[in-house]
Formats: sequence, C-alpha cells, structure tokens
Amino acid sequence: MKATATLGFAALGDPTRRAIFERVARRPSTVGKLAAQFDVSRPAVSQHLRVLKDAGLVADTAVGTSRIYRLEPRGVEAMRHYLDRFWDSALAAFAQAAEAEQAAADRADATASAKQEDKKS
Amino acid sequence: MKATATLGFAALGDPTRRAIFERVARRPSTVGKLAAQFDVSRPAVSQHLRVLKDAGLVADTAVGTSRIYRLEPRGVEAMRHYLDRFWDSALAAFAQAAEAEQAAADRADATASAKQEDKKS
DNA sequence: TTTGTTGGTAAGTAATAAATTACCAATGCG
DNA sequence: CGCATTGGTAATTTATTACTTACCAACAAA
Repeated sequence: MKATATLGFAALGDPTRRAIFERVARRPSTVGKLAAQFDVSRPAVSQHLRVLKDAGLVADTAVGTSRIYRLEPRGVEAMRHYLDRFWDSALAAFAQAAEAEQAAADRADATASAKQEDKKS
Repeated sequence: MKATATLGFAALGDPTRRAIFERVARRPSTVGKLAAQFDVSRPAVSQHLRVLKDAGLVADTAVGTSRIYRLEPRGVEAMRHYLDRFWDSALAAFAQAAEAEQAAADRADATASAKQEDKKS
C-alpha cells in the first residue's frame, strides 16, 4: 500500500472499478457477491479490488474461506487532502494575478486586446 | 465540459497529465511553454490540456495567437465533494456495523473465529 | 499579402490496462 | 481424507490511451 495520489486517481478513474468501490463503501462485501452484481467475471473483480487496495482505498479481512472488503477512509482522506491544495479559490486568484504580471514582463507592451474566453466543449 | 467525477479522476490518474495540471495550477501558462518543460511534444500537451478541460479542471483564455491555461477550482471542488461522502470515518464505521449484522443474518451461526487482517502489499 | 508564431486536429503506432478462461491454494464440512 | 466453496494468480486477448509526425487554421507584424 503505497497510496500515492496518482494511484488513487487512477484507481477511481475506471468506471467499473469506481462502481465497485462505491458498492464496497456503502456496505462491505466479498468478491463473489460483488461479481454477482457487476456482470464482470470474478477474477476481474478481484483484480479491481487489488488496485483499490494498493491505492489505500479499501481494506480486506479474511473470514474463513471468504474475504470481506471494506472502505478504507484514510486513502480517501489522502486524496481529499491533495485536492485541498487546489480547491482554495484564493490561491487560484493569486496564481492568475501572478500570470498577468508575468505576461506583462514577457512582452514589454501588454496588449490586453483580443482576449476571449472559451467555454464550449 | 461534463465534469463527471470519473472524468476528473481519470484525468489526474495519468502522471504526466497530473504534472501538467499541477504546473498550470501553480501558475497559468501556454501550451508552448508547458511543452518546453515536460519533454513531451506540443500536441501531447495540447491533448492533455483538453482532457483536463473536459474534466472541468482547467480553463483557457485566448490572448492573441496564444492561449493561456489556468486552474479551474470548481472542477477540483466537485471532486472534493465527491470524496466527502467516503471520507467521513463515522460512515465507514456504520457500514462496518451493518455488514456485521448482515453477515450474522446470512449464516445463522456467526462463527467469528478465523478472522485475520491482511495488511501487506 | 506574405511570413512567422502559436496551437489545435488527423492519422497512425506503441504501450498500457481491462477483461477473459484456466488453473491452483486455502479453508470448512461431511 | 475427500469434496465443495471461495478467491487469488497466470497467461492471453482485446480495448483503450498516450504519444508521435504531419498538416492546417488563426492571428500578428512587416
């Protein structure tokens, strides 16, 4: 369990895996039960769970021959913490101001003329 | 810009793209300048930026022939909000309790015997 | 208009990742 | 022990995606 930020994002980037994660988060479950509801094979579920586990997003406990997977909140918290850095809109405003300053420095004359937003797509 | 959660996670799941995102977040920049620092081609940077834009994580403004990309905090906030749901450790505890209850329901006798954590990997 | 600069798009390739089937290990029960 | 249940691993195939080169569009300056 390295639990780097990239691992976490990559783990939740796949739709099927994210669905499995949400299901496990809602209520701990086993590989077999999960495979029954997600129309992917059991090995596929097992592999998805391993990716989630490596990302620190789920944890598992062996119970007899079965194995119960559950949410691991700490991995989620790590991702949340990573995003905090960018969420603060004040920081964004600061960065934008810094850019304006640099743009002015790059070209001696800051021709702030043809400036147009691009919102589509 | 659909900005679904999956798009955002997938966007930050790639290491190169995440590096570009962090660079843009720190200070708005253009495609050319970014391509100069990331030893990938200019089209690659352009494509990465499009993915980030579709995920609602960056926005761009045309300035003359150039185009300045900057952080879009709202996309980040959306991802943060998604994670909030799982971060709350109290929720996890609740889910775990619910599972214990269901496990007991599944098998009439709740043989809570061979129960072992798996931490490695 | 011509020329240079900046970037997005197209098309193709190479690498990665998600899925499958088949097999094996471990546990529990008769 | 023999047998069933559960799930992880191996090996392969398929699909996706990241990247490249080549080309084209928009704008600025001469």
